[in-house]
Amino acid sequence: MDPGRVVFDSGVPRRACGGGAQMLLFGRGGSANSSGFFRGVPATVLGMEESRSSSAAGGKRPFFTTHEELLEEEYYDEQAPEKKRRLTAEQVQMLERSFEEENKLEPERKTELARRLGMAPRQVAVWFQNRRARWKTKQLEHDFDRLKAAYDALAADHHGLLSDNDRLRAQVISLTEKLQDKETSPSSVTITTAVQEVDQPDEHTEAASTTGFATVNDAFAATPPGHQQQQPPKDDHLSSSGTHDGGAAVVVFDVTEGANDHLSCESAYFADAAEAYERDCAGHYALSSEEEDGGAVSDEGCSFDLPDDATMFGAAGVVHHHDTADEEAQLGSWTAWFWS
DNA sequence: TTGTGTTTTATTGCCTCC
DNA sequence: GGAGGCAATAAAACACAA
Repeated sequence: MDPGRVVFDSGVPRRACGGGAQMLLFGRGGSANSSGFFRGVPATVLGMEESRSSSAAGGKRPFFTTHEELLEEEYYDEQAPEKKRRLTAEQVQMLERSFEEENKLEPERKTELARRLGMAPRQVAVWFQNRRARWKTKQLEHDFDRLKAAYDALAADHHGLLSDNDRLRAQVISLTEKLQDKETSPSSVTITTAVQEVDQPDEHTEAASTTGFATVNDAFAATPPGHQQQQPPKDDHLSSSGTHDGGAAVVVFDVTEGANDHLSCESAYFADAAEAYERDCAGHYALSSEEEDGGAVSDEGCSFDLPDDATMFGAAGVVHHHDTADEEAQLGSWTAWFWS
């Protein structure tokens, strides 16, 4: 129990009445006498006007009143238990202004504020203590709101990425199925495809993230079992492709038969994270034949520009066969996935 | 008027710093 | 060991709906 604190049977702390004047009892060794705030309070104490008027009206009373009123309240001391009184609006206003300047209270500032407001220094300190607690609570609420907004945005973004991933997976599956259908149909040309799982980038594709088109090699290296392994693009294909920005992907077809035939890549199908669209790549492809070597293999290339913002994309094309009579037939399709 | 929830003022106990 | 800060809490004051 603090010295100077009087607790009646009810356990409610009461005002100590020694001296007759209003006396509040403070803990931590600070008796009302030692604080001395209610003796010699300046006539300019804030809230006096309100105190008088409200007291006269029998309404709210501010905590501090004039010395005379304090003396008058001897009557209350004998008749009524202590009432906790609120600070006046002016006192709170000045305390708020002081808090805005600095939320910690040096002893000199505390004394000066107490003098100007007609409050006990201890009371000023308590007010600052409580004010800091309220500020901290508000700050926590603000931080919570901010973090929650950030979390919600991230969650929405994550959901969008999952949707994109699902969509791209479906495209891979669809294109793969189309490819397999084509492969099972009779053809004089075998189109080897390269398909990589979208959600399982291997170390090659990871390493390719900075170079972009090295993934073409990886894509072809990932030729499914049972397919003829394709040769990676020629060096100059890769080197001329350069970096992703403004570059072009190169897809090389492996033609096992019909070397005399002309092949054309009718279109390339792009699907990056944001959109899927077709792009005509006619005019970009370059055909070459190694028929003279007597071999049945020739490297055929089809190049196409990449979307500037593509980070992962798929490309698919249809290969046409042109015979000498200019009869055209669709021979197959190809797909490839790249990361850049 | 009354019940109830919120805010404000003040106390208590513990901790840290000098 | 004293001063001061903080968290937890008490209790009065206040706001407001029924």
